[in-house]
Amino acid sequence: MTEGTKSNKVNMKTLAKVLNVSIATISKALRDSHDIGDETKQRVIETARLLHYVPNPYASSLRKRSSNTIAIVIPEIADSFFSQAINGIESIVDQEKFHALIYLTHDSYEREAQMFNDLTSGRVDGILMSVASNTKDTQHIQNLQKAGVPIVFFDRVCEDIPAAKIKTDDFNSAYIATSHLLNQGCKNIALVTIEGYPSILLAREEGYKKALAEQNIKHEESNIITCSNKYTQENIAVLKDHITKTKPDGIIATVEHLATATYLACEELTLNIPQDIKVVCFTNQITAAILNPPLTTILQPAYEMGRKAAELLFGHLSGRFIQMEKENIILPSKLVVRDSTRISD
Amino acid sequence: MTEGTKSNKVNMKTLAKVLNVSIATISKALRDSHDIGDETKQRVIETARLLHYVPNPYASSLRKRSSNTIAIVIPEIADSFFSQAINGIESIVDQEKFHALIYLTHDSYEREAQMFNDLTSGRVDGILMSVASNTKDTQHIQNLQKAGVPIVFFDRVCEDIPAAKIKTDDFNSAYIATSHLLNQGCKNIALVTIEGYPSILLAREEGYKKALAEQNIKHEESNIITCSNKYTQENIAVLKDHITKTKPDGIIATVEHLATATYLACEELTLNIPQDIKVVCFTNQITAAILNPPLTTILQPAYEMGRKAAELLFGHLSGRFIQMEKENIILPSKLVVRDSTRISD
DNA sequence: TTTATTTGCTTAAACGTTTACCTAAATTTA
DNA sequence: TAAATTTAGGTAAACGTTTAAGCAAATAAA
Repeated sequence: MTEGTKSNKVNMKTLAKVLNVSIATISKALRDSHDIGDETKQRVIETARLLHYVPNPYASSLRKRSSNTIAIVIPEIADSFFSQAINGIESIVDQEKFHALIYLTHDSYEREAQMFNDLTSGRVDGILMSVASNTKDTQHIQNLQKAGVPIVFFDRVCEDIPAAKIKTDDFNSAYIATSHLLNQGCKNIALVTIEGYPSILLAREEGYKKALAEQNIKHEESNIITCSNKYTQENIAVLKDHITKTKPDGIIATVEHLATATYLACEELTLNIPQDIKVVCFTNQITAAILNPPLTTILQPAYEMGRKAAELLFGHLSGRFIQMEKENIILPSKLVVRDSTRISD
Repeated sequence: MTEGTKSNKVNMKTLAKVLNVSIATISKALRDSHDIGDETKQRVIETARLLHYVPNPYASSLRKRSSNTIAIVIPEIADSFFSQAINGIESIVDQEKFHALIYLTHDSYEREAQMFNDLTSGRVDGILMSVASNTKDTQHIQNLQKAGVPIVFFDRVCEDIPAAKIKTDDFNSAYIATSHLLNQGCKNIALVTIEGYPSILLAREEGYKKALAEQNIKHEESNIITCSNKYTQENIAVLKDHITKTKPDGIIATVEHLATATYLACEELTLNIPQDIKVVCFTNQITAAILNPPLTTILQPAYEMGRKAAELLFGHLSGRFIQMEKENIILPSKLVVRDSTRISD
């Protein structure tokens, strides 16, 4: 609607008429082609500036069969990790003068598959993604790859797909977190994870088990608490129930949105952190330091992961990194110790 | 690069050839035109499905002169308010089968103006935006409006531009927050704001002043603390300096990212919240309830604001809401009282 | 029955770029 | 000086849709 004054749009035709040259000359001059003389180039550029010419991206994309646009496909956005990762991605997208379409799967395979179907249109030149936690069938992703759209996974990667991957050392950081709890005196550590079990959570679980095994603590399957991947009150109930039954003295929350649930569950059970129970969480929440008590976290290099993923993608788009599937980059997370795992005196 | 197997792309031409009809028939059948018989329509739809036909958005956008894409222009993304607002926007964008391009101004006027220049290309059919805090000259926005691109402001609106606006009741909620602090016994309340002074912060300041005036407390200009709009350590120093000098017994932080700085400043000065100083912050941080102490907040209806803004925009795009500039919607924020403003016994 | 209308489809132009190919003049090379 | 090459542009097709205009056959109205 309101088409209004769209008629006076200045395009290459306008410029060509004004300068009395062909449209081809305009196009070539603006792309700095060797076909065009310096003087003509200057006149074209100057006139374009004067008339506020802005190229039509859709005509350009149609003709060039490339869009200068990428897709960011992530489970959710109200999550510090993904927000920070987007910042990293955006820093490169901006630099490359590309554009970024945002797609939220809400951690649903169905939505993810549907989005990928849309993306077979050639809408984007590449994709940066973190897969939904319940994505088992990866046909939609492979189809797009076959169609020639490069995909870079970050954080929640698909291990079985040959593509560039940016991960953090999930196994190792869970191992470190668990060892830390053990060293702080915990004997009975629960691992809070979410349904759907993406591969990174499996890695975290393995790291947790390794640390237990090393200190000769038998792993009980009942110590794995499975919550919903949604931010919901129900998780608090699940946690309270589990904590009441298995009485852990340490908890590792493997995903960000379970930090609040864990704290609230402990509070409602009048358990004191860290005296009664010690807590560490995989989170990039900026408020971790001012929580009650300050939360020991596994801090992931979210910004850097986003940046690196984008760098790889653009490297590939510009001809470097021919063998994308060989790129498997692991950026280290770090344990930031705070009061929630302090030994009480 | 890697053009690869893009050759076997199926387009309308392919379908036309397979079905032995014209391209126009394909196009019209897929758009459910009355021109085409039911039987033919079914055959077209069936074949399109079978051959996995996906329309080329760029050809379509070029021809239709509309893109089914909107732009979300916001200062930053690692901010709970904007993250939640994007969720709200996305819920509508998804429903309307549109696409959303994300643009982060990093709260810089220069970047914002540059982005708007790009958007004069017709890349998007509409814009949802929160202006950068240092945007004084709004020529770039007006230019785009003149070019026929509808803009809906949310949260950080441009008061002087005739456009749809979704706000929260900044004046009133600051008034309520201030009154709350006064009722809790504060006598000397500082207002923490940021440089650049967007209009919503002015409104918050006015609400603050009104509450003071009502209780006959003289407003001191020195009680306004101006921080940077960046997330930086420096803000903590500024706060500490100010708190040391003016010794406030209450603080209102007007923007989300100052909550952490405020808490840390108090901690470093070994001031007890709420005993020595009470704190309330405009924030949607989900962790507010588990901070030390739990933070009293002005909770903004971020998701709803995003949703409403998108609804208005799509209403306009589909012909409703002809007079967008008349739309000025105010959604209420609410004061969520927690321990950071509790009267100590 | 004749005329008007509807139905179902086709033709072809248009959207605004980009680019392969052509051409004429200017310059260089032999 | 003649031939080859370079320079500086122009012509026109192509990208994949959408849609105005047209048209023949079928149906309805007179």
